[in-house]
Amino acid sequence: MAAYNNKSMEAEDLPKKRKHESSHWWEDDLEDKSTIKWNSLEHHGVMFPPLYQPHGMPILYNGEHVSLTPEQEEVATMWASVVGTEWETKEIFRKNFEKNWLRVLGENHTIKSLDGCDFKGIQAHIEAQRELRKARPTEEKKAEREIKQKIDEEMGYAIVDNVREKISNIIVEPPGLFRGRGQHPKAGYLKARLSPEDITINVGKGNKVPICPLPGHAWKNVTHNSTVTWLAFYKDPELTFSNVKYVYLSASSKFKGLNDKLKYEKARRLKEYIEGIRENYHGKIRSENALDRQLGSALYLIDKLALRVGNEKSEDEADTVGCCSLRVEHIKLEEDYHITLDFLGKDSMRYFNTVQIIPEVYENLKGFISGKDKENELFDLITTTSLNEYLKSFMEGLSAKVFRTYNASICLQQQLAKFNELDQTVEEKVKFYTDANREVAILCNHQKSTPKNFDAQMEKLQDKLKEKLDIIVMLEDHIKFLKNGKNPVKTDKKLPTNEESARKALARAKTTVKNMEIRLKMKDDNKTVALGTSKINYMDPRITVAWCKKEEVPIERIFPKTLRAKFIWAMYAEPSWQF
DNA sequence: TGATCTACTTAGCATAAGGTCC
DNA sequence: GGACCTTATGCTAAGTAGATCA
Repeated sequence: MAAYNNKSMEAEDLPKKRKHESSHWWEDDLEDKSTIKWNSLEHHGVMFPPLYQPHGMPILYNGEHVSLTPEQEEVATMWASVVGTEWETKEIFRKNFEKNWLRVLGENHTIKSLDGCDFKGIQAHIEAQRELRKARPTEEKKAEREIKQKIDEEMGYAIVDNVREKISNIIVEPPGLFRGRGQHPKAGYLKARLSPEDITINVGKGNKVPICPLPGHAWKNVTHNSTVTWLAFYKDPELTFSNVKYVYLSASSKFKGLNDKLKYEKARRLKEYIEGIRENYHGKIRSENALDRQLGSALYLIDKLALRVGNEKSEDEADTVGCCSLRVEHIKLEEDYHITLDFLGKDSMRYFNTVQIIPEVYENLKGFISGKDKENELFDLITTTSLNEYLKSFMEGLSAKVFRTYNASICLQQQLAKFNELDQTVEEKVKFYTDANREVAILCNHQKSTPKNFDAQMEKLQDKLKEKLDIIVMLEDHIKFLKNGKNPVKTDKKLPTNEESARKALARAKTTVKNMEIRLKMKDDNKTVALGTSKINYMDPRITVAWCKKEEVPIERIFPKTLRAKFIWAMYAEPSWQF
């Protein structure tokens, strides 16, 4: 029945070095809620990107050569690398960069504005370097890869309670330009070069403190905090608005895997409460109390449309919203109890959806809008905290984001349950899964920009398909000839000389065409939908594993290597497993 | 009670790696 | 073995949510 067995999956997926060391943590009791995350923690700290190597290429200002100090040149090179991209013409990015650039140049510098600067010399240098890199001999590439692997082998692992675990990011972020998304007010600011003095290291009390890799420097701080899972953290000393950056173990580690499993278990627990919760918030929707009506209506939208909760944001961030921070300008009441939501959500991705809602919520929304200006909050009486508090009254640990996990997983399971046709090829089954995955991605509004050359690629595939279809017609004619001794098909292609091989060739061609058509359709359907996000974060992997076992689809067709490692705990799900 | 801090998850894009075709 | 295309991975920004502070 199962397309693969648990034993072989395990051997294949466990990172080599963990084979003897890792415990099957997922078989243990997960309900250990102790705040102590580990007893011993040892690692090699973080690495720093290589120092800047000056290239000496000058820039022009109003047509005149200007030589730069290495520090100035480094910043100029950062800008040269965005010339020609969308960043170059983005107003905020340009303005902020100019401010930072003039600061680096210092007072009384010849250069007074970004507009007069010509970076073509540096651009040409970058391009030449790129070409040179591309043209490296195979040997050199191989040697480089081996060095990288060796460093990774030495530095890229931590020992947590005697288990060797992969670290996700051991090199701290290099200096560069802050690429804030959407209309981020600080996009274009200079990210500083970090030094050990910016880094706080977390290791076990009795464990070795990592050696600082830069001579003459020292870590900012060394702590022994076993209530957290981070190995190090830092904050850009220049970018006051930037977040703290943490160094964590990789997705395949126990820390991450355990949390992931608990997340899905929590979402499964919601199943038992969902009916009561829905009943309750429908009651609130009809309440006399305005605050209750807002609470009920907001939760209705979160549940129905899988919206994010929408925390407050600071002035220093892009103006994006979620459910609780929706403003009057983001919603339009349409005919027949339809509403149109149009707003920028996380990552400034547009949420644009017209949907029919229940009359009670429609009337409520009408009431919330009435008398307000367009920039006023739609749900002005509630906060994300009060909404989450309301949710906690039903179930311990319940918060708004659990609804997204729950609804995504339920959606996948329901879609996959529709699979009932026999004798489908693996290709068709994969397409079926992808279609189910797409339903979830659309629900969660996971988008991606259309890949470059998309149209050209589609055209190419269509040409290939047409070519194959022509071959099918030709083979069919050829088979008739072989059968009846009529005129042979005129072609420069080699055709089989007997009927049996011709029939086989025809069958092969038909399969190829079928697969090509499937791939073409999938490519087009998924043009602007990001399928990965829901696969990685929202859909309980056990639903996928169970379905793959049941329908005999190799798991590698759905989960690539890294996902199989991340979801190792889910690989044991039986074909009959239900979310 | 609201603001801020902390720790973690979720997100899309760029690019490296890998595969395919000629 | 190189060009081209696809897929996987790395990078880092941007969320959520609980804790702590003023």
